[in-house]
Amino acid sequence: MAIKIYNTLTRKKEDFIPLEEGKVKMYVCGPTVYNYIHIGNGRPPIVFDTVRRYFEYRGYDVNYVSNFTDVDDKLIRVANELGETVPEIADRFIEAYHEDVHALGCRKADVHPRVTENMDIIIDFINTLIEKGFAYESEGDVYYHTRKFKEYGKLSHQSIDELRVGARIAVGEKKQDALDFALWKAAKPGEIAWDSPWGKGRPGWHIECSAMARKYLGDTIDIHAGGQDLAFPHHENEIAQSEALTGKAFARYWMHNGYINIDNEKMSKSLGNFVLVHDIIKHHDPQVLRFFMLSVHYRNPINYTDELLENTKTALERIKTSYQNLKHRMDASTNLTEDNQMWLDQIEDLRKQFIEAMDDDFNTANGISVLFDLSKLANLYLIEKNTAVEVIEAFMAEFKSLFGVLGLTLEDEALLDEEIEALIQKRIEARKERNFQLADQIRDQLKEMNIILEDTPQGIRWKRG
RNA sequence: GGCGGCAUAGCCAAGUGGUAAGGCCAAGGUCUGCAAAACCUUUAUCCACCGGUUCGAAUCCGGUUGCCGCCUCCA
Repeated sequence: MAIKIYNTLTRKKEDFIPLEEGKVKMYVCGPTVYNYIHIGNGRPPIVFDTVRRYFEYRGYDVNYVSNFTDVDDKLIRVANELGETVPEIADRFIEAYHEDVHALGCRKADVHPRVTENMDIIIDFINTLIEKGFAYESEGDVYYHTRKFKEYGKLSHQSIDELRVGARIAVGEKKQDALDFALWKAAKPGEIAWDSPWGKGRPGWHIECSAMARKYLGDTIDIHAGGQDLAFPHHENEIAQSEALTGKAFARYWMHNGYINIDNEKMSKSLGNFVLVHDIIKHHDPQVLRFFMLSVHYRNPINYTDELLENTKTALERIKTSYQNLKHRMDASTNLTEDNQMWLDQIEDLRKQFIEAMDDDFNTANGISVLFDLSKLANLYLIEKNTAVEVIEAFMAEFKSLFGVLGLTLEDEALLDEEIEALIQKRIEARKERNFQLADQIRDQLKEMNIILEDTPQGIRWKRG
C-alpha cells in the first residue's frame, strides 16, 4: 500500500511515488528570522518533521531541506530599530529557532541553507531567467515577467485575469505589469547589499527557495511544503521561476498545513494575536504542544486555548502512565503464561491500524487514537495475574516505536534521590505494620515533593506529579 | 468580485455511501486500609438548515445560513 498525500496542485489525494525508489526529497519553507516563532510558525516544523519520521518509519531515506530567510525588509527594519546589524539579528533568531523547534521534538533538517550564503546561485538563477526572457531589469531591480509563464496560477487555481481583478496589487513604476514580482531589489542607501550584475541589492523573497531547493535537491523534488498562506503567491512564484528555468516540474507533491487560530482568527505576527513558542514552553511541556498539534489533521485549522492544552496534557499522560506501568510490571513478570501469542497478535494488529491511518495523508489524529487503543490494551493486560516479559517488552517496544514516529518520547524517569528513597522505604515498613496514619502522612509529604505514590499488588510505584 | 476551507455530543476531534472512532469533562460501579492507577457501565435515534438522488447519506447533488482563509508581508 502506498502512502497517500493530498496534493494542493491537483486538489486530490494521490499515491506517493518517489522520483527515486526508496528516497524522498522534501523542501519545507522555513522562517524569516526577525523574531521568535509563534505557535502558528511552529506547526509546519512539527507537521513536516512527523511526515519525515513517518517516511523513515516506512523505510524511506529522506533528504529534508528547510531554509532560513536571513535577509529581507523585515530584518532590515528590526535591525534598524534595535541598532544592530542584519546578520546579528538573523544569527540570534536562527539560534532561537533551533532551540524552540528542538524543544518541540523536531530534528534538524539535513541542510538549513541561508539566503546570504547562497547569493551566487541566486544571482545565477536570476541571470538565466533574464537570458531566457522570463525576467527583466529595471533601474537596479529585476522582475519576473509573470505573464510569460503560461501556467501561472496552477497551484492556487487562479487565472491571471482573476488575480488582476483583486486589484490590491500595487503597480510599481518599475514594473511592466502589476503581477510581476521582484527577483532582485536594488539597495537603498545604507542597506545591507550584495554585488550583482544589476548593481548592489538583495534577492526578492521567492527566488531563494527556487535556487536553494534546486541546489540541494535537484531540478525536480518530491515534496514541497509549507503553511497554507504560502501557496499564493510564494509557492506559485517559485513554480514560475523554477519551471521557467528548467523546463521541468518543480515539485511533484505540494503540501500545505492549516493555521493555528486564536478566538477563531488566524494567528499572525501582523495581527499581533500570537503566542510565542519561546514563552509557552516556560509554562507547558513542549511535548504536550506537539501532541496537541498532531491530534488534529494537519490540513485542518486548530483553535488554540490554554484549556485545550491542559486537556491534552491529561490525555498524553494517560498514554505515558500506561507505558510506565508496563515498565513497573517488568520485574514481576515471568514467561510462564500461555496466551502470549494472543496479546502479541493484538499489538501487531494495532500497529497495522496505525500504519493504515498514517498512510492516509498522515492522519495523525487517527494514529493517536490507535495509541489510546494500545494503552487500553496494555492496561487490560496489566490486570492479568501473571504477565510475560515477552509481552510486556512487545508493548513497550510498540509504544516507543509509534511515539517515535510522532516525535514524542517516553523518557525514563530520573532516579530518585536518597532522601525520597528513604521515605518510600519508611512508608513500606509503616504499611507492613499497618500503621496507615504514618503511611498516609509520608505519602502526603512526598506529594508535596512532587512524587506521587501508587500501591499495587506488585509493590509500590511512583511517578512525578 | 475570484478561489478555497469549515459547521459532528458539555469541550476537542476522526469518519466522505452501509447505518456515528478516540480523548477530555461528568455520573455510577469494581478494585484498594484509604488513595492513585486501571477496569466496567452511562453520556449524539443523530452529524448547521431546506430540498433532491439512492434500497440506504453525516458522507453525493442543488440551495440557504453562519464562521474562517487566500487573492498584500505572513507558517
